[in-house]
Amino acid sequence: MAATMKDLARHTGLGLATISSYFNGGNVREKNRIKIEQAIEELHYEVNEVARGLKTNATHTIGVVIPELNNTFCTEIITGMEDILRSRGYATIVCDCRTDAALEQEAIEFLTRKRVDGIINMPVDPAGSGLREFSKAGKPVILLDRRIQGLDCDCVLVDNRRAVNEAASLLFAQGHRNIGIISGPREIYTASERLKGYADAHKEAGIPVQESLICQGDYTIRGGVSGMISLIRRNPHMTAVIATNYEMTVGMMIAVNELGIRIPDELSLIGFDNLEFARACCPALSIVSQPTMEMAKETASLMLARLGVEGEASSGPEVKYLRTRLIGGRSVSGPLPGAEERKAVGGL
Amino acid sequence: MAATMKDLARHTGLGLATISSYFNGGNVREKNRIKIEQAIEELHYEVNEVARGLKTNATHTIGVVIPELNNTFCTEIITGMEDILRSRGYATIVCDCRTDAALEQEAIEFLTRKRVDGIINMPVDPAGSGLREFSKAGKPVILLDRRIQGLDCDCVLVDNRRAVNEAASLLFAQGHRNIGIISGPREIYTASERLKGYADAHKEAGIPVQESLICQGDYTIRGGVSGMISLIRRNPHMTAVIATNYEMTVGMMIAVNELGIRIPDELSLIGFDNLEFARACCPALSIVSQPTMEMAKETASLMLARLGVEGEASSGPEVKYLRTRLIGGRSVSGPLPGAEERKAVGGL
DNA sequence: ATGAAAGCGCTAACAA
DNA sequence: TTGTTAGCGCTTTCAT
Repeated sequence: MAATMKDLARHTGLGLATISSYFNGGNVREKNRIKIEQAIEELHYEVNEVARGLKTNATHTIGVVIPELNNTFCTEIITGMEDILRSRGYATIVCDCRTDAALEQEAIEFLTRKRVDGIINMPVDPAGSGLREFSKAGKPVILLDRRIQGLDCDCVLVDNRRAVNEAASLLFAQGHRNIGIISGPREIYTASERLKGYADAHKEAGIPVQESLICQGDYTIRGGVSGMISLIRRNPHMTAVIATNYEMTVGMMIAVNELGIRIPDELSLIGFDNLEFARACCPALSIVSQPTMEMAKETASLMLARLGVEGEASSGPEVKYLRTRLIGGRSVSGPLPGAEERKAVGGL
Repeated sequence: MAATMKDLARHTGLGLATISSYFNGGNVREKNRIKIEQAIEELHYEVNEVARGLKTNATHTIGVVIPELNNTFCTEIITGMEDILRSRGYATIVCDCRTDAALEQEAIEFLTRKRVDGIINMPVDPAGSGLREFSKAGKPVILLDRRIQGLDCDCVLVDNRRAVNEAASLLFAQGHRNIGIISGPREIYTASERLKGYADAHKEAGIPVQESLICQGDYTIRGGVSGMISLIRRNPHMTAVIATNYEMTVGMMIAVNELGIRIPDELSLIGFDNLEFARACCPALSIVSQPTMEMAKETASLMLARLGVEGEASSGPEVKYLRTRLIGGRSVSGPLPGAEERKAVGGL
């Protein structure tokens, strides 16, 4: 068995409280400090955070619930958060709920039993049922990337609507008139925002949205592949496509590769996330890049503030809105002569 | 404050032990069971795993220490492990040590204080100093992907040596004679194994290894880019390159893209990991694919066996060796003139 | 089947 | 500054 404070006390001849106060920054006589440190060394003592947590009702552990761990957007953010939180003494328990609302609910209950001090959630369930109980217990909840109607808590969001508006507007400016979009599941907040941005750009350009150019994807690679193929089949005059998350961007690239479509001559493309992937595409892909590191920082800071560790927690819920960047590659064709004369896309 | 068992006891008029036994599968009279379940509902009771952990000296938490969370190879494995472990009631605390041995040591101490029931580690420090203490306390340690000299514990490895041997042999068979390799840090187990495989293939083919064709990379994208560029500069006669992990594969693709090198006409390529990325490359990249899902399963199973949860734990340390697959794309040129010559000679 | 009570390792109030 | 002591919420004998 591991050594306990009692062992340290016995070993040094000191009282329990003295040992405890040593660990909690209290004043300890110099020679006792040395004795304690010697005992720690000899007995290989390590504080038992479980016992401490029971007593103090704080576990120094944050639960993170996300739809999919195997997703660069998520892992980039988690990497950043974990880094900051751990440097402040907080562990993170990451639960990947496989984009399943029931598993998400289960994960939240699981974290509740583990008495985590706070939860950071990129929610799958748009109702956020599980979080309400947790939040009611007075523990902080931070929503990441996606909002939940009627749940008043801190939020770190990206201006997705503007992001896709910018992407589509760029394409319009280059003379494209028939722009396809591989959209995400309608019930997911970011997906609906991104689709709104697509509509906004059309409105601003005075061009009507064509239903056939909108493909409802599912945020997976496979969905990106099949979405791209069906878009191409349905729209011979389509000259450009926007994919609205990283996985579907990969899928889109797989599809054009396997169909042998030349980019940007036959089709212009704009993807999402993962700058490195974009650079590795040939030709380099133009993408909407989300500020994952800032998201990580903002989220961790909000959490630390709510925990009273550092920074000021505002009284009401805070919503942070971050901006994306449009990063140019070589996947968008230069100014086109005119939209009407576009020839049908080859390969089919 | 959250409800406790005491609250349940008071609320039902039962004793504490009865409540406890209800939760631990003991026999409880039917009508009392109903009363308890009602009380749980009304008071929103959730077991306090912290208290339970203090008493039982088991936290149902597994620590996972990896070099980099933002790395698909790692996240694919973690996703799989977390899935299995959580379904058995185990949480995982993931610590990303940023490929830094000191941070890794810190992470292990951190997990020790948190009294995790076991540690799964893809080690950065080839000495594994931190793990020895933990292991000595009788708690299970499982090494993932990389071995540590003189640390007797379960291990889940991939036959990296054979993997790169196969890749290089394929290139030799296609007639390539000057094959470059972007290798990893020498002190990392997998990197040195992969380089050995490269040497093995040369030996088998009866071709001497040329030092200038070996580029010492660092397992990062950036390192892959610069490694590729320097390989090309130094070796005008080089006709093929193998990149030995996913990040450097991405870097390699970025480099050939930006240098405008035509694949496979000017250069044949073989990458590592991430089948989806390989398909999205143009032309599709041939790759060595590691069995991440099986690694996850084997690792989780070993851990569960050691914890006595399911399966049999063998008395001594177990080492699982898994095989890679070589997945063909279009990035390797067909038989070169030299290949036919070789075939004639070799009788193939 | 159920209840009473001890104690897991720690913190914190109080006393010395 | 240091020691004594009472819990934190749970499990687990040991009675009943």
